[in-house]
Amino acid sequence: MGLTKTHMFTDKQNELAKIAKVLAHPARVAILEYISRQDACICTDLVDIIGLSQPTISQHLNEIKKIGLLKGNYEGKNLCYCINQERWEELQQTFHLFFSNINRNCC
Amino acid sequence: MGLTKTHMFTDKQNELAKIAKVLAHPARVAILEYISRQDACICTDLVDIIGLSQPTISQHLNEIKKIGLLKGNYEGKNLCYCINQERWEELQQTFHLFFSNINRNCC
DNA sequence: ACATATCATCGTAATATTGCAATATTAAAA
DNA sequence: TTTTAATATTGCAATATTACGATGATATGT
Repeated sequence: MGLTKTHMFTDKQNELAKIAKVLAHPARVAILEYISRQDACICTDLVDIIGLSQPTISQHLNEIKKIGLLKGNYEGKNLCYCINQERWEELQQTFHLFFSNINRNCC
Repeated sequence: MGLTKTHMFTDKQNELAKIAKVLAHPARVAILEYISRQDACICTDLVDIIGLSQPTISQHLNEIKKIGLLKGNYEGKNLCYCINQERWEELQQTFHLFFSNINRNCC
């Protein structure tokens, strides 16, 4: 087994889970925090800032890119990444909605 | 390897990642949605509602319990679960803060 | 006491994730 | 063109996650 049965759930449930999975690693949280607080695109080595190896950082960036949170392209030799703000706000709204729907419970 | 290097990150980053990891599976999202929308404690078999086996549901519930989102105890033979509302609002705030900190970027 | 229902735990198989060394690619600089 | 710097890809080892059958524990009902 070890295979998530996505077909058993709604698109929204799978979508939220997919986004959460990207946030489910402290390195990716750290990367997002760092990039989102910059005034400009980052064209620097996250490697030094985060402290993981270059291939590892590259892979984490790729995971973040997959859910559309990063915008950017090559600016000469270096990469130029920044947050895709529209997508960022979309995800913010997704989590907001998830957490908003709660009834008064007992216990 | 395969071992997350938690010591390299801040407590807040690790905490957010830990919470996100719980939300990173559609079954757990579905379970939380279901429980949070009930008027009362659930004393029923999530097994039928979600559609996974009883041991699997039990494990997922346990993951959710670990981050304090569930409150409940045995009520006779059956379990009585509901959302821990204080914790729920705490996590809501955690995500809200994470998504609120963003600067205007370029690109 | 015994059967039944409900939930937890154990063991195990399949798959996914994490991290890095080695290597490849890409584009500027010399 | 060759070198250099930055990022991506590949391959692999270690670990984690997902799922379920079998079994165990506990409480209710007969």
